[in-house]
This record gives sequence, structure tokens and C-alpha cells, in this order.
Amino acid sequence: MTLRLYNTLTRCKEPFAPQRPPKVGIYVCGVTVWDSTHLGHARAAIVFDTIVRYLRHRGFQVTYVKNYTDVDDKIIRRANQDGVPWTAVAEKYIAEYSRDMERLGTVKPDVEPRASAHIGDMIAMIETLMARGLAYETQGDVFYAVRTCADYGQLSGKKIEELAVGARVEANEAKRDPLDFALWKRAKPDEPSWPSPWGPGRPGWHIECSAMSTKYLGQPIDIHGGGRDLIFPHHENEIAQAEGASGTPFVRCWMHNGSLTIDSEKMSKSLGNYFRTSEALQQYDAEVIRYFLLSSHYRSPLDFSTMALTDMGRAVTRFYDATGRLGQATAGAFPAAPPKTLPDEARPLVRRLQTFHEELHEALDDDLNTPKVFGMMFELVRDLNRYLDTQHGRHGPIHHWIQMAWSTLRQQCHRILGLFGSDAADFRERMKAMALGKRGVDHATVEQLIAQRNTARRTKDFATADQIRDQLTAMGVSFKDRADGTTEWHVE
RNA sequence: GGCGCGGUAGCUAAGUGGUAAAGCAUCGGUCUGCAAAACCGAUAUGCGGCGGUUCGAUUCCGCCCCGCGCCUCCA
Repeated sequence: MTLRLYNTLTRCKEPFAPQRPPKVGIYVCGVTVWDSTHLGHARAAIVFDTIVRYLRHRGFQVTYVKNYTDVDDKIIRRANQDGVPWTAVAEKYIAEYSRDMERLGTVKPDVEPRASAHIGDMIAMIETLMARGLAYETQGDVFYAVRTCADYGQLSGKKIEELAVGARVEANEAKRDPLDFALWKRAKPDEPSWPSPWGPGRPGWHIECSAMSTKYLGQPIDIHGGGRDLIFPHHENEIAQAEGASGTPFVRCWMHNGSLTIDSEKMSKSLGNYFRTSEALQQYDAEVIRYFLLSSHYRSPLDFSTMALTDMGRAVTRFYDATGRLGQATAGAFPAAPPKTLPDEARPLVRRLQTFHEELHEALDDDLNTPKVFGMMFELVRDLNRYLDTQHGRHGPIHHWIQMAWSTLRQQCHRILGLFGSDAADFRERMKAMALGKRGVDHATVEQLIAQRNTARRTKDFATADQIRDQLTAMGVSFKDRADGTTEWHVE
């Protein structure tokens, strides 16, 4: 079985074939650092994080590059509004993004280039484009002449003629053609600028990614990714620039993740319907957010709602409850094969555990089918619980084997998906603390009430016990009395 | 208007030319002094509508309806 990935350029799933295996270069368009990140950014980050993790798991030596766009109109505007240098705005939001993504458990890219540190590379590429007659300068502005690019529109499926008809392309007198886009913008007052052969100015948006991606990964790049909304014009223009400058193919496989939506509308700053990553992290466990963001296929739209996050939290809890029930193996090596004599109750579980690795690869090889993997996880959970419900489910060599197999499986999922690797008790504590915080309930108060109730139960004072139970219920606390007289509790 | 994606149980969501994974919710049961916790079980004769191809289609083809995305800064 080979890994197959959907290539936006060819519009089909293709066997993944890097230029120089086992080396893989992947470039992902990061964020423009003018404001806080929202869950849409988090989705993109987690999708590509998972791809990188899986490629590494499959034995590829991945170089992962993700840029920060720190030269941009919105950053400049914000800096001028706040009366701070544009670099301060950029630094602030780079730090925020970096922190949020770390909390979501994403691996740090190997290179995180910033546009402002690569102006020279961009100028060099623009000069090449001009030398090749693909770009022109007008009064300090430089534009890419789109009509010189025969393949323009190949990625987004657009035709130059149709674009030209569209009235929404802003007319700019300096441009020879309304379709042309800026490579270099002449400096305006109160804006940062860099010297260039065309006078002081700053780069256009698209050139940074062409310049930085080829600088760090060469050409062609194995995978270039980003959100679906970047296909046009950003990625289309990147292709025109990079291929125009080099004369060789820019990217082998283009990957795009679907948008995060709210009420079926795209989450975006301009619509104002966004949910900040930092806010989400305050209200939901990072692992639950990650699970949610991988719960539908990465190319499909994914609709955000608090209800969805709550449901996902319950699902992940179910996984950890089963893990907690199983317990950890105390010691000993992992026997390669399960014991010969299997009790009937253990058979389905053992069979599933034995085929798990293969099925995991099969699912992820198919264009990263994470929802399929989640389904598999819960079939496993059900079989585990069935086994644990039996008399046999506590002892014997098979129990030890299952514990070891479960632990191995969890490590693997943790490495590839960043999920299911937590300690079961830790996870429960995290969820509890989060829920208590949301409800403004104090941990000690709950413990105290539970102790009082248990005292009442011991003296058969059920009226008081029930009264306290109702009180706890009103606080959102639910619980389960254990056989040993202690009580475990949760917060809804 | 152009290009593209999608419509599968109450909600979310995989999937296959031969008869529908999983999660949440709901209902039933086990456990419990009781218990909305935990566990087990049940729940789509059906996969937007109408035709067609086929021994057989949710899965392929055509048309239609609906939703969404891109065409402008956007992960």
C-alpha cells in the first residue's frame, strides 16, 4: 500500500512520489501576523502537522517550512492605529501564533521564515522575472504580466479570458492589464520600505512564498499546502512567479484544507464570525480541539459549534475511560504474539489489535482519512469494554498482552495524530478542571459535599444523601459510587 | 454569471457495484439504597429527487432541486 494524496493541480488522488526520497520538502502558507489566530488557522496548522507527522512515521525525512507574512497592509494599518512600530505588531502576533500552535500540540516547523528577512531574495526573483520579460516597472511599482504566462489558471481552473471579463478586478492605472498583480510596491509615506533597483518600496504578497519556498526547498517542492481559500489568487500567482523565474515546475503536489465554518459560513476575520484559538483553548481541552479539527476529512468543510466541541469531548472521554479501566501493565516485556489459548471474550479485541497498525496505514494512506481512524478507535474501545466486562477481563497472560498492545497503539496514535496518548487520569483531571473553571465551582467544595454525602450514606440517612446529590447535580457534578465506598465524580 | 465541492440515521461523519463504520443524542438493560456516571444492547429496507446502465446502485451516467466555497485581503 502506498500513500496517496489528493493533488489540487490534477484534481485526483496520486501516489505520493517525492523528488528525492526519502527526503521530502513541504512548504505551508502560514499566517499574516496582524491579529490573533482563530480556529480556522488552527485547522490548517493541525492538518499539515498531521501530514508531516505521518510522513515522518512512514520513514520520510521531512523538511517542514511554514512562513510568517510580516510585511502587509493590515499590519501597517494596525501599527499606525496603535502608534507602535510595525515590527512590534508582527512580533506580538508571531509570539501568539507560536504559543497557540504549541498548545495545540503541533510540531514546530524546521524553518519559519519571515517575509521581512527575505526582501533580498524577493528582489532577486523579481529581477529575474523582469530580465525574462515577464514583469515590468511603472514609476517604482513592478507588476507581473499575467498574459505572458501561458498556463495561468491551471491550479484554480480559471481562464484568463473569464477573469478579464470579471468586473471585480480593481483597475489600477499603473498596470498595463487589470489582471497583472504587484511584485513590488513603491513606498508610500508612513510605510516601511526597503531599497531596490526600482527605488524604495516593499514586496507584493505573493512573491514572498515563491522566493522563500524555493530558497529553502529548491524546486520542485514536493508538497505545497495551505487553506483552500489561497488557491486563487495566491497560489496561482506563486506558480506564475516561481515557474516564470526558473522555467521549471514549481510544486509536485498541491494540498489544500477545507474551511472551518460557523453555521455553514466560512470563519473569517472579515465576516466577524471567528472564534479565537486562545479562547477555544480556555474553554476546551487542546486534545479535544485537535480531535474535533481532525474529525472530518481535511478537504471537507468543518462546521464549528460549541455543541460539536462538547460532543467531541465526550467521545474522547469515552476513549480514556476505557483506557483507565484497562489499567497499565506493571512490568515485563511485550510478547510479540498473544498467548495461544484465547478466551472467547478476548478474541475480537485481540484480532482487532493485531490488525490495527495495518488498518491505520490503510486509512491514512488514503489521503489522510482521519475520520476513518477515529471510527476504528471506537470499535476497538467497544471490544475492549466487552472484554473488560467479562470475568476473564482482569487476569492472565492475555490481559498483560492486551495492556501492552493498547499502550503501543496509543503511542503510535500519539506520534502520528497527536491524540490518545495522554494518561487517562490526567485527561480526566484536565477535563474536570476545565469544567469546574467554566462553572465557577471550587474543587474543594465538591470534595467536601461528596464526603458529607458518603457519611450520610454510611449512616443510612438517605434523605440527606439525596439532598446533597441534588445539590451537586445542580452544580453540574455527576458521580459514581465505587464498590469500595469512595466516589468518583465528573463535571458536565 | 463562470469554475469547483457537497447533499448518508435527530445532529456530526466514514464508506462500498452485491445490499450501510464510528461519535453524540434517544430508548432498553447491567450495576446501584437511589442515581442524569460507567458498561452492554437497540435504533437508516435507507444513503436529496427523477430517469438510465447493470443480474444487482447509496456507490456508475444524465437531468433537476438544495447548500457551500472561490472568482477581492483571507488558513
